[in-house]
Amino acid sequence: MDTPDRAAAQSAATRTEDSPVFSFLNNLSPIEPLRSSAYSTNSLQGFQSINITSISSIFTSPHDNVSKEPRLPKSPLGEISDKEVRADAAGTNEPPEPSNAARLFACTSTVTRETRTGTCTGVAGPPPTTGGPCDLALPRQFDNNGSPDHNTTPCHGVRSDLKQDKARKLLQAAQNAKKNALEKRKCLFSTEVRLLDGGGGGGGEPGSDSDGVLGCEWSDLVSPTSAKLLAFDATMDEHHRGVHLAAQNAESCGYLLSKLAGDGGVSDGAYPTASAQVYYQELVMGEDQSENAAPQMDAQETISAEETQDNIYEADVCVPLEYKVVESQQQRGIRRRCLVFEAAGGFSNSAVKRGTIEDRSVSTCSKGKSPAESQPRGLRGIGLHLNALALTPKGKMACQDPPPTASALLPSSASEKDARGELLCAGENFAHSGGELLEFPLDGCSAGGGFPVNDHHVSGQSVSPQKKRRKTDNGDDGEACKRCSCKKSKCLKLYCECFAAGVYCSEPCSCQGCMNKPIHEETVLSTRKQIEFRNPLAFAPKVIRMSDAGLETGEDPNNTPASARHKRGCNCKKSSCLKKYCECYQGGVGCSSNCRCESCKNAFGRRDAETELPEEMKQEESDQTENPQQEKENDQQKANVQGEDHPLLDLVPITPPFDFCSSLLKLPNFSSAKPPRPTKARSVTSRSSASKATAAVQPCRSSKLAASASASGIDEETPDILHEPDSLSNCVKTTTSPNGKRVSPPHNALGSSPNRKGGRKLILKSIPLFPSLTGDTNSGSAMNSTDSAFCASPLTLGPS
DNA sequence: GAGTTTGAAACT
DNA sequence: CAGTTTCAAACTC
Repeated sequence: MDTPDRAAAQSAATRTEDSPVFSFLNNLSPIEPLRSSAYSTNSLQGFQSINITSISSIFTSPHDNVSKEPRLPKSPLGEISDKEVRADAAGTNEPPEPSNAARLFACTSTVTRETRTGTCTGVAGPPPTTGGPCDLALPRQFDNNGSPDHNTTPCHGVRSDLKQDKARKLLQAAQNAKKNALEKRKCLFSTEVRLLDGGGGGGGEPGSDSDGVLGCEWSDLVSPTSAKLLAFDATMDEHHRGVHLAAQNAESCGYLLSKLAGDGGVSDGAYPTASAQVYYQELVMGEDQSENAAPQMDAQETISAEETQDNIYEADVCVPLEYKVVESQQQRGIRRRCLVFEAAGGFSNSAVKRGTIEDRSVSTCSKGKSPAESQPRGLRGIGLHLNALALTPKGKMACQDPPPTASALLPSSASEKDARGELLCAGENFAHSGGELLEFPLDGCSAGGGFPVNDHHVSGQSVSPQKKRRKTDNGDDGEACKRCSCKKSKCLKLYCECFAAGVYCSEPCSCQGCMNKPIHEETVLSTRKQIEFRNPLAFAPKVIRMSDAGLETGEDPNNTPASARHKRGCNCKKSSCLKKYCECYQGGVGCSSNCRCESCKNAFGRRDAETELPEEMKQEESDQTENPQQEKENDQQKANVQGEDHPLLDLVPITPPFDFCSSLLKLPNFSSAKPPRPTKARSVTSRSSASKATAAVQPCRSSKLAASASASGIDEETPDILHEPDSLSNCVKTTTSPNGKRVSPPHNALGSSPNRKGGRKLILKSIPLFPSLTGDTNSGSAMNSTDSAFCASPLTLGPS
């Protein structure tokens, strides 16, 4: 035993429970084995189920490409492992190069940066050089593009934790263990641990560096405007990452396992090995296979089984991002985690960093909602656009399916969901990286989105074009599908529906000189920022619906009338608000006090009706108007409060517009919305009390404030504010909001919105429920429930 | 499908 | 902030 072969030792260990080695192993990674196997299996299955092709398609976007290119799978690991090995060889447990771990992370972070921003500042030494191992490694392991944080942080954190434990065990084992093989492992392990630990905990440079890097990145990314983008990237990254990671990990793991088993002479059956490899490779597909293979081999040798496990574990953590495809809830949970992380990370570096992924993941998992639930619309929504689309009265957007190209620019919605707890998985939505993803399900969506949801989930991004098409088809209509036809604006102005909706132009568009494409992402974003700077609400949904709020809050969407409000109010003169020229009409909402229309005859509610609003309401509005900032603050506070629960919330603030978008989701589709029954408003349904004339609505607010308020017009506003998620919840919370003032959050929201004139718009007029609304709401809810919805959510608009 | 109308967005 | 111009959707034929 003293000098047995490694293989022998390993085999013995694995086979013989009694053997110290075995015990060691168990101790070291009691769970991991299961995970690895389970994971691999699940993941594999999941992957398989998913269409790889779809994935690729998904990643079409430039980002994806970028991310992909760099990826070289294992090199990083390989390096590390090698180094570790060397260290071991040296006979020192010390991590000679603690920096390795650090490097990796740093590299990842840097790499990601590079991919995204193009400016990478090498934190740690490894560089930036794309050719460097780091690059390769990074992309693969952590993510392609994925947000560095997520990748690194989570993985990192997890690892360190795990490793630490392992380290302890190792130490013990080391003492006890006599076999070289064991020692070897120990050494490796310990090194690794040290490295990791150093990075993570102790202030080791690596950790700090990486963190710093990450932080920087996030910060940058997080910037309000950028946040949106991030969402994109993040989602994409995640996908990529997830896939890649999974693949890599799987590969590596499988590989290693196989090696161990085969080469090492370890028990044959112990691990899945070969099969795993195959899967992985398949997953990885040609792209990386060759590349990965070699590195992996090396890595394998160096890497211990434990490591593999770790990797796997990491993979789990990270992978989640990739596809929802994962069948098991766990996996889903994981994914969510990832997303969450992203979001969280994005917004709160510290939290992310620190928060071990595990925790979060756990929390998310704990939520345990079905994936579908978790994802509600938010995801997709990515919101922004979705909302935006939804907003667009046209429904076009909603429908949009944008099929192909339209990719959501913004992510915000996700935040909302996140906030809620649902998650969005932004990434998925976006798969868009390619730009294609976007599709919104709107319509169909509405329907059920079945497609959307499922598709997205399952395939993840994979939303195949077919699906998209379906959507469109379902869609409702052509209208939904319809896209912009800009000629002079380059699709970089609000004139462009796509741009306004926060989505990239896609095939359906007949625009000329279009700059609203993923390729010009920077331009689009910068332009968007400018516009937002000019008018923070520019991208906010024009009309907000209660139903959303209700849905989110959990209230019955159905109950709330669809009262929605037009934030800014129309300025119609000749159309009498009876045509689509009128935004209010288009949105399916009645005109409000904010409107400056002449001879308003809006079927959904005339501006005159507003006058009916109770004084209370008015007062509130006035108050709000007075302190728009306060309102915002309140909202934010609320959001923050919620945020505690939901990391994503934080995000919301970042990109308010998106939030709005989320709200948009709810919007009914006006497109579908027909001029409702003219009287409808008045006639409201039972819920209608609210819907009823404005008067009715107001009362509701006052009484309920939160609930009713949200429902009534609040929703709309809320979204604006950003909190969408909050908004819903806010609405409820709002009332309680610390500030207290604003009982009616929505109002605040409204108030917050610059555009709005006065604080709240009045409530909207009564907007009765439109059939469409109901449908929307339903659809929305459906989406949520379906999970599938998650992606589609935004689009809901289209339902009609 | 071409032309007109309309009102928002953008600009001054 | 108001007035004008530009723009693209909505609408009409």
